[in-house]
Amino acid sequence: MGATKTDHFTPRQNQLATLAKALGHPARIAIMDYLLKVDSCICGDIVNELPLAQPTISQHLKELKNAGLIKGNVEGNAICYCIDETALEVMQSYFTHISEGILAKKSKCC
Amino acid sequence: MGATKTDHFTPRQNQLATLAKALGHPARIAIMDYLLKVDSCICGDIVNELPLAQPTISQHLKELKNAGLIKGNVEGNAICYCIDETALEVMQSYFTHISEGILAKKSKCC
DNA sequence: TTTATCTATCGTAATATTGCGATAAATAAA
DNA sequence: TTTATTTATCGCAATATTACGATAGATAAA
Repeated sequence: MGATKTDHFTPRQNQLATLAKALGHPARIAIMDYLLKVDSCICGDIVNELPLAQPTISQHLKELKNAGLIKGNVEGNAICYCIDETALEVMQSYFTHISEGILAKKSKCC
Repeated sequence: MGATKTDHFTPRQNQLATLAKALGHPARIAIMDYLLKVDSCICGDIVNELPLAQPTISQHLKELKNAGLIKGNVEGNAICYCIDETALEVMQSYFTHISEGILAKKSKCC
C-alpha cells in the first residue's frame, strides 16, 4: 500500500488529479506567479526569487513540466520556462464545469 | 527536511496550494464528480461507488473537508457531504486570473 | 435492550514527496 | 582550452501520503 491506485480511475480523473497535484505546493504556485509577473520566460533568475535551494527549484520545475503546466526550451546557456496554456485550459474548464453543476443543482441538503 | 516550507510563502500561495493539493488525487476528483452527479448530498452510498475501502474513503473525505472543498453535517445515522462553493470560487478565480495574465503578455519567447 | 448500519479513528506498512549538499553536464565567455 | 555560469541529477534524510484491517462511536431499527 501507499501508492495511489491510478488504474481504478478514469483518464480524465487522473489527468485532473495530476494537474492539481502539480499545483499543490506553494513553491510551485510561486513559480507560476513569477512566470506571470515577469513579462517573459524565466531564464535563471527564478532561483533568486524563491527561498529554496537550486536543486529544489529544479525539481519543482521538473514536476510542473511533467504535469504539462509549463514548457521549457534551451536558450543560450540558460533554460527558458513559460506557462503552457493547454493544461491551464483543462483546469479552468473543470472549475467552470463544477460551477455550472452546482448552479444546476436544485437540491438543498446542505 | 521533507516538510514543506509553508512559512516562506504568502497566505494566498499557501491557500491555493492547499486547495490544489486536496484535489491532487483521483479518488478525491471522483468524490467531487459523484457529489455533482447525484442531485443531493452523499449519505453512505459513496463507499459503493469507489474502488477503495471505507476507511480510505473516510480519510479522503476528511482531507477534502479540511481544505474547505466540501462540508458535511449529520443526518440520521449517516453523514451528508456536499460541495462548498466558496473554495471552488477561489480556484476558479485563480485560473481566470492566470488566463488573463497570459492574454495580457505580449512576450513571444516560447 | 439488542442488533444493524454508517462513519471515524487507530495502528501500521508501503510508497511518495520535500529539501539540499555534492556533483555532473552543457553552453558561454575569456 | 580554460573558466564561469546555468541547470540537472544523484544520494540521502526527514516527513507526508496512501491504503486498509481492526475497532470504536453514534444513531436507527427491531
